[in-house]
Amino acid sequence: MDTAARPVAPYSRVKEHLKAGLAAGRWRPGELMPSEAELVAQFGVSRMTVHRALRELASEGLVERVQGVGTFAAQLHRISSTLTIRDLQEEIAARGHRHHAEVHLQRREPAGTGLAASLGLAAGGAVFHTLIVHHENGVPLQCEDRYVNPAAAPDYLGVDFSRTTPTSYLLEVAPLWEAQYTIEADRATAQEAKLLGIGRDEPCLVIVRRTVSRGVPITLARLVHPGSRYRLAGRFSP
Amino acid sequence: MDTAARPVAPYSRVKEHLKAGLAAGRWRPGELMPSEAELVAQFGVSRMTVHRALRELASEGLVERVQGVGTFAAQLHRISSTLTIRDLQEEIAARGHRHHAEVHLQRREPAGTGLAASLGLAAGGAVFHTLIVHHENGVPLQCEDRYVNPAAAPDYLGVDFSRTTPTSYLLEVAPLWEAQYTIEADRATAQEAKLLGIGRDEPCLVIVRRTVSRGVPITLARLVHPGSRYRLAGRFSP
DNA sequence: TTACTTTACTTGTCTAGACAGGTCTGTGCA
DNA sequence: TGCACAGACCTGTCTAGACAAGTAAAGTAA
Repeated sequence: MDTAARPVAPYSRVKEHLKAGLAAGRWRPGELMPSEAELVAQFGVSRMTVHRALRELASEGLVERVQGVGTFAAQLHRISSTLTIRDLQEEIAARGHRHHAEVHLQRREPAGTGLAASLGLAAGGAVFHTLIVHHENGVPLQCEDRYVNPAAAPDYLGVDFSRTTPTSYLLEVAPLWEAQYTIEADRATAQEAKLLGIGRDEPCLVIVRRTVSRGVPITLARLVHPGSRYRLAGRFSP
Repeated sequence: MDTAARPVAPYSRVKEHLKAGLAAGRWRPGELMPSEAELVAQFGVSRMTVHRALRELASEGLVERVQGVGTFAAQLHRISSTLTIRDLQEEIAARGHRHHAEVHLQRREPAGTGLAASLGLAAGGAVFHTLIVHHENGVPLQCEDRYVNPAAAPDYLGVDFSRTTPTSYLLEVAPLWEAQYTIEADRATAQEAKLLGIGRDEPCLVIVRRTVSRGVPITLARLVHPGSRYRLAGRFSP
C-alpha cells in the first residue's frame, strides 16, 4: 500500500504554512507578511529554504515581493486558471472514444491581404488551407478551418490528416509556440453548420488561435464546436 | 532612459539557453537533455544555479525530470495557457469604461436538492440568491445568477451590489479558492435574454463556476454573456 | 540462467555564508 | 527647515559542499 506519509520537505512546510495563513485571512491583501529572517527564526531552517518557499508563492501569484521592502499578501482580484486546450484527438482518446477526421479541403490558395498580413506573408503570396471535421464516435465535434504559413511547414499539403492532426504535426515542425487565442460564442457559417450537422441557429463555441514560433507566424485556426456537444472545463487551486 | 541592459542572472542564462534549444528542436520530445553536472561544466556555475533553471523549466512544463534518471524534453501535446477571468468590474474599469450593476434579486431561498448537494447544505436548507446584470457604458454585458452558501458569507444579503461585485465581496470573506469552471456556448433562458436585451436565439458564452474555500463550498455562479459583446482572450508563451 | 549486490549516475534538498542592490528612516549638517 | 548621508533592513542571487533517494547497469554468486 505504501501509504506511509513521505516526510515533507522543509521548504514545503514553510510554503504550506504561509498558504494556510493566506487562506485563513491572516494577512489582508497588500498587508506585510513575515520577512525571510523572521521565518528563518521561526522554522529553524536556512534562508535559502525560506526563500524558495516565498519565491514559489510569488510565482504562483499568492504573494508579491518587493526588493528592499518586503513580502506582501497578493491582491487576489483575479481568478486565474490554467486553461488547457489539448489536441482534440488526444482528448477524445483519453475518454476512450473513437476519433476520426474528414478532410474536406487541403490545398494551396492565394492569400487575401488580411490573411497575408496576419501570417507575415507578402501580399498575394500563397497559403496552405485545410478544412477538417473531427468526429467523436461518429459525431461531428469540431470544424477546423486552418491557414498555414508555407515557409513554416513546407510539407503540410503532403500530410495525411485522417491519421494525424494538424496540431500535432505543426508541433513537430515548430516545437515551441507563442499563441494568442480568443474564445467566443457565435453562430456557425452555413458551410460549417452543414459539415457539423447542426442548425444555423445553434450556438457554437468558437476558438480562434494564431500561433507564432521564433517570431515567424505559423498558423491561424478557427475551431468551431457545437455548443451542445462541447465545453471547456478547468479548475483553479492556488 | 535607463535602457542599459541589466546584467542577466546566471540561472536565467542557463534557462534561456535550454529554452532556445527546445524552441529550435535540438531535443525531440522525450529525448534526454543534458544533466545538471554537464550544464555545471558547460556554464561554469554551481549546481544549485543549474538546478534552479531546470526546476523552473519543469514547473513551466517544458521539461520533465525523473529522479535517478535525468531530464527530458517535454511532450508538448497540450497547449496550455493561463486563462484569467478577472472581476468584470475591474475589466471594464481597465478599459476606461463605465460599469454599473442592476440588482434584480437578492434574497434567501430554500435550496433544491441538487443545489443543496452542490453547496454542501442539508436538504431543504436556505441559500442566498442574487441575480445581477452588469453593464459596460450602459450596455448589458453579463447576467450573473449566483447562489451563495450562507455559512460562508452570512452578511451577503446586506451588501450593496450596485457598489461592489459579489466576486470581490466573496474574495474578502474567503481569500483563497479552489474553483471549477466550464465554458460553453448556449442560448440564454427567456429571463436572461430579456435582462440582457437580446434575442432568444443569440449565442451566449456561459461560464459556470463553483468555488470551494477550505473545503467549504462557497458559491455557484452562472455567468451569461451575449456572444456578440463578449469574448475571452488569452495568450500562451512558454 | 537467475537472483542478488554493488557501483555509478541522476535528481531533490538543505546549509552557512557571502555579496549585490533596493528601500526606508533617522541623524547631523548647512 | 531642508538636504545629504549612513545605517538598518529587505529581497535577489550565487557558491561549495553535503546527504538523501531513485534508477540502471555491471558484476557476482547460487
